[in-house]
Amino acid sequence: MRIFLIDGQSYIYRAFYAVRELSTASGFPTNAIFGFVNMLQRVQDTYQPSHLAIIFDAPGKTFRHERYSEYKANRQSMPDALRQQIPRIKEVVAAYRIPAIELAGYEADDILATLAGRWDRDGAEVVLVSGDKDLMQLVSERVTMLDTMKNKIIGIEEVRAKFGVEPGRVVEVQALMGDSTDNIPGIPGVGPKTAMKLIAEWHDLENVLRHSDAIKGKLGHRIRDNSELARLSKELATLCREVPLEVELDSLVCQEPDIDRLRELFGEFEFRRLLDDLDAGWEFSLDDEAAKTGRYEVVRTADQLQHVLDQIRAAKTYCLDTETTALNPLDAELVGVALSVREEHAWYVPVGHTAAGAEAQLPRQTVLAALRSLFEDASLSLIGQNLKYDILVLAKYELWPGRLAGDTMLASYLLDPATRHNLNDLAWEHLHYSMTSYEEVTDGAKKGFAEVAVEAAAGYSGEDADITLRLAQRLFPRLDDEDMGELFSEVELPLALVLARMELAGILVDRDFLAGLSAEFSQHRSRLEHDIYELAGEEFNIASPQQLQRILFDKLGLPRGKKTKTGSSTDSSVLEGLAERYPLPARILSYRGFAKLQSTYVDALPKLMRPDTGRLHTSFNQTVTATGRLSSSNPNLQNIPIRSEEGRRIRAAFVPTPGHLLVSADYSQIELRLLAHLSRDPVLVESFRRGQDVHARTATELFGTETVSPDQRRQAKTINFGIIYGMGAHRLGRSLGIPFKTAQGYIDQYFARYHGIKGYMDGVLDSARERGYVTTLHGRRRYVPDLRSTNRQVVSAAERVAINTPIQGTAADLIKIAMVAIDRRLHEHGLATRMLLQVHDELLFEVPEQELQTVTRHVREVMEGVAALEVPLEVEIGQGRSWAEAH
DNA sequence: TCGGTTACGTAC
DNA sequence: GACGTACGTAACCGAG
Repeated sequence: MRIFLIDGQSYIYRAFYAVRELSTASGFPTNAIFGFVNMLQRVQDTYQPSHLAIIFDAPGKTFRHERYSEYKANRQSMPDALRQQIPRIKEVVAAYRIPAIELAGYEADDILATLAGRWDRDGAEVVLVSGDKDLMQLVSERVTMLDTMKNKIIGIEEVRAKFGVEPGRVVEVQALMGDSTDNIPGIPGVGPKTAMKLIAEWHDLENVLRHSDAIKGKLGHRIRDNSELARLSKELATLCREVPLEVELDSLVCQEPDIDRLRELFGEFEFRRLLDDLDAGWEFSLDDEAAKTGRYEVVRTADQLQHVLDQIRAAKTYCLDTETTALNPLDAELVGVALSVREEHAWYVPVGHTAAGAEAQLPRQTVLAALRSLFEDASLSLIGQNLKYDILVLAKYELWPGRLAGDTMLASYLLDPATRHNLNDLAWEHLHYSMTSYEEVTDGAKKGFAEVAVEAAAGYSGEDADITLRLAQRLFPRLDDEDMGELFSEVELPLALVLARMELAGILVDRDFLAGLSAEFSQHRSRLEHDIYELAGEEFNIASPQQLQRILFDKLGLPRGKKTKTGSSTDSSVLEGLAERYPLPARILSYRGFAKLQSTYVDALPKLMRPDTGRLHTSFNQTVTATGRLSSSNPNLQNIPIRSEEGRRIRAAFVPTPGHLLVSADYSQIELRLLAHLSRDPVLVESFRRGQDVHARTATELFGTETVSPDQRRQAKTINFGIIYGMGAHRLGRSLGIPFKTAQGYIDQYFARYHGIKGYMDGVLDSARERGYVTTLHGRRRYVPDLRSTNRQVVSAAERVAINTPIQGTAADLIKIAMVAIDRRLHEHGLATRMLLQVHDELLFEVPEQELQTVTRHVREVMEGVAALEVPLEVEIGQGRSWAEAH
């Protein structure tokens, strides 16, 4: 018998904060209710408990408050939006016919402690459903905790990992360390680390206090001074196990819920999906969550492996998933491979396990050879989830896949870029299937995957391959239905391979050069630091906006600028304004500049270099941005400085392999050209066709003058870019330093002269409102639900998104197409040139010196010819001994 | 201690 | 609040 006791109090809060804002049409908040119901469903579906109760706090003070008036005094009062939902949550609980237990004067925790202790002694298994670490003291052989939000089960081992002692002595540790969330004081200056060490050494609080003379220094002093505080803390932290409460176990037996009442409540809360589930009879049945019916076989012999190969060759399309030792594919060693060709079935081939069942693994070479035979067979094609990862892992063993059939992560991204694309979410979203978590298999991620028993690994990995295959069968057809089949097969999918190659190549960085830069920047900083402290009249942390505010506005009385959520802003626009009249802000700006460059680039980049090759390997993320752009991380090589003089010097550290040059090719004005194409605006189109200086032309149109001053051109340029982002007059005025009225005049004049643009934008907005999404030239979609918001501000923001996305997204489409084509051409011509980086409108190549001419020609040809538009595409190409030179 | 949030700043 | 898309760092902070 397993008794589930849900810590209702903790879930009310967690549900409230975990679920985004949600309310009924009439404005009643429902997010906590929704989160609570979902938790309840999850517990019911996953564990089908026979006995269940929910415990709540009773309103009012408890015995702890009487003992210590400061108890929980630091807590903010409950937000109104949450308070309103609590009675409704209790109504839902009643409708589920789950007993709700509370008792005046006691917290939910004490009731949980009492009941858990009682039934534990009776020999029952008790599961405390809660994320509250204060309950960890209750864990025992038969009492465990379940954190549904993290999908984590906490037993004695987990408690020991967290507190360093078995559950029975958790309160001894808490007595010393205190708990800021409950305002339990503990001993000042003693944190968890010290507390654990003391209890490990002295066993319990009283013994620590008895031997405090033996504890040296400040720590001993503090303990002696605060012994009563520690005793009080222990008392507060100790849960009361003798709450005077009679609960018959029989009353906890699960009953059928009151479906009619639930339907009423869900209807009132406008929980449409939950209503559907009710009507479909999903309540309390495993149907809500797809049953785990997959069968996964371990492949241990050559004969079995041969059978797998035969089956794959017969099926033509197969799904693959690799298991490895590391998250970063460049560090990862292969541990096993799962393969699947039909739903609910997969094979798992272990190769690098060290745990139980590892005795009978096929030799790695045999398995790799088998994979190679699949990859080299042109009649077979591959399906996966995030194939770039598997490709990078296998590249280490000199395996490179032949044909790709599809990638479920990319498919999901194209279908709706705003959703999450990891396998767990996709499985739940599209199959109602709850994936086995990585933590479950690896013992809370404590084990590496190689240490997982082979049978367990097969279950986990086979599930990945099986579910990926099931998802593929559901998602891929939808791409064709929504006119993104070509974008998927001809652009995103082949691009994944190109990106894998780029990541594998990495870029060479001159470590010594960066070290020199670091030393130089340090000098600048310390000189500025000195000046700043002098001008401020004291030393403080310049990097802390909080402290800086205090100095600038409180102490020195400088005029405040715009506000942030928490106070006055100290960002560069504010400081620039102040710098005209005061000496300190300019120094701070300068200091910040150096600090930024040093911490984010100069000192950070070398840490990520491969020590053996001196190269830096970024990750290009293909499913992150809402518009279709790539992003880059670990490190981000798409935001290496170029605009400022000092910043640009960082680019000089990016160098070619000896005998090579770096070649940079970037699209000139691509977004404005696309605006011209998409809008067919006659003036803008003509301007580009004639090869005019478009910003100068815009100035002419706006200011009505034939000759254009540099300042007029600058203003026109700002407006041109602003238009693409949907900038308003206020912001334009601010960035040009002109009055709002004048700025509004410019914008009006702009749309009068470029009437095609106005018409285009109105058209985009109309269709977006009607269809609910906008598209790029190549059919990429982005849904813009906020256009239908009732909040004007939200709608305006959505309109800017709707305007900008087709332009930014089409630019992303074009350079992606070019990348695939260039990669193909380099291979066709047997060139040794490697593509290294993409920075939205720029491609960076490492080119053997003798290939310079050829490659420049090919790159230009492909990039400029990537699409036939109303206006020409122009590409600027440079080369040099560093990225700075190549630009 | 650790992970999430905020402020800031870099790129296109 | 008021200009779109990202990512990283330091400081700060705590019902997760």
